[in-house]
Amino acid sequence: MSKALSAYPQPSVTVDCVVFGYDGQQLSILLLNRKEAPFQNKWTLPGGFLHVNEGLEACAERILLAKTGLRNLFMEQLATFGNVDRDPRGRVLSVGYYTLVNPRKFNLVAGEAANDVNWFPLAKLPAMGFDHKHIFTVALNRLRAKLTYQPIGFELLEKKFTLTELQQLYECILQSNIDKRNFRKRLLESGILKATGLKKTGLKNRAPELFEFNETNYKKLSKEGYQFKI
Amino acid sequence: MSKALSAYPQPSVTVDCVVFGYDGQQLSILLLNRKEAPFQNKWTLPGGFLHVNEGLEACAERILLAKTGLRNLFMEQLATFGNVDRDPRGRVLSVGYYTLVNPRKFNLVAGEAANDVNWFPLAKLPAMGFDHKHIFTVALNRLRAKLTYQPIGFELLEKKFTLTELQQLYECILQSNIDKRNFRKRLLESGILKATGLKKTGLKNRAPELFEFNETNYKKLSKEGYQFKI
DNA sequence: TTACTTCGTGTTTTATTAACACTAAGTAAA
DNA sequence: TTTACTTAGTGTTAATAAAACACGAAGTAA
Repeated sequence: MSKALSAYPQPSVTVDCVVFGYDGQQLSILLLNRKEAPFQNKWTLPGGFLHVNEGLEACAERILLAKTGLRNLFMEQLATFGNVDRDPRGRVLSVGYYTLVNPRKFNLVAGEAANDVNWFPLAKLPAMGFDHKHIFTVALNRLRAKLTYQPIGFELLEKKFTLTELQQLYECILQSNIDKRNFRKRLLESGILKATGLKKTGLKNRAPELFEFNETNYKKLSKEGYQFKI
Repeated sequence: MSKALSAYPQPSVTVDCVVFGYDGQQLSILLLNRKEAPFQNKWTLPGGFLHVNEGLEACAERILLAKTGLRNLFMEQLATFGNVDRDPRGRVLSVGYYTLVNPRKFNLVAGEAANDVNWFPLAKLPAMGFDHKHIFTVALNRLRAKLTYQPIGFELLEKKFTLTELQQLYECILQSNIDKRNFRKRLLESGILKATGLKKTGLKNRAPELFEFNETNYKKLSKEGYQFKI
């Protein structure tokens, strides 16, 4: 243990991100088409090597900024994937993160290492390189588990949204039907929504009210241990 | 990205384990006293460098086998800790695991890199080297969160145990009182306990029944999505 | 004016969780 | 051997939370 760190053979470390997006209809993830081997022309999660003087979350932020142009995303560490043979180039660990974004808020950037970048609905995922399918599966399970006791989806919507839009998002992620009256009751009572007094117009029916996420109150309630069961 | 992996400066990777033990009275964790710098003579979590051809979980198992002589422990990945300055020797990531053991089932082994190894009750933890206090805190929160919706504590008890012993364990970990009748009712109805027909004797009062963990049934129910709320 | 579509709202029923106290069995001491 | 002591073991009721359910209101389009 007194030997220099570099005396030991060391694994490489990447950070890979599962970027969930929602367009109002379906849940998608962001994939890049690789320009170079291994897995040339295969789709993979956006990711990259960890710089030696860069924190893990900073690395995830750097990668997402490069691919999506977005900052200050909701982001959470998922797990670290370390099967010995997960990367044909050698020993490479992947620290997985997942994040939620609204695809209409930015333009995609393929970047230099990718032929292409695209959103793929969960029902139409292509084959993926490395163990990225597995990382995706873990991320989806985490997202669903988390959503059932914490409302974390506001990043996927516009700043102002209707309760119906929010409900549809939840139904989409959880793949289940939610009772409208119970849903509205719980959310309005919870105190994590802020009425704007505005209505969404331009629809071919009655104009619904617009709400905002009350982040201040949400954080306060979270600290107090309040449980946001959906 | 076509450069050899070794062309990039690489972080070192360690695996550190939070080993929870329970002696029937209190919850403790296992700490080693370091023989060498950094943090010489300080207490730290058992851990070690990841070998380049070794899986993460295999590494955790190797470390625990060396320190405790135990195999086939309950073990779960916690998170990866990657602050740039968490190790004074350079850039070192730590993949954290936590595990549950019964301290009466084995003898501690200090190993060559440690002056000493010992159990510390949670109420009397010493200062720790690196960011190990933080890793411990994350582990404890995870353990508590997990315990409220899954009974994972059987590894901490003898093979045959009484319901009172199980309840005391839960109260100890969660730091709260549980109603005896509700607790027994839920567990007996759940089907994850197996009556042995035996009684625990040698006590100075009525001999309580001994139960075993029905792992087969537990796994079956888990797969079906059954929720074991305590 | 009428038809159509989605919005917005309360009450009842059911299920789950929490609260609660006494008798039974065994041990130890008088 | 009787009595006191300690923990084991057991059901019912009350309170709370979750689920089920239908219709008038508001706006748009024809």
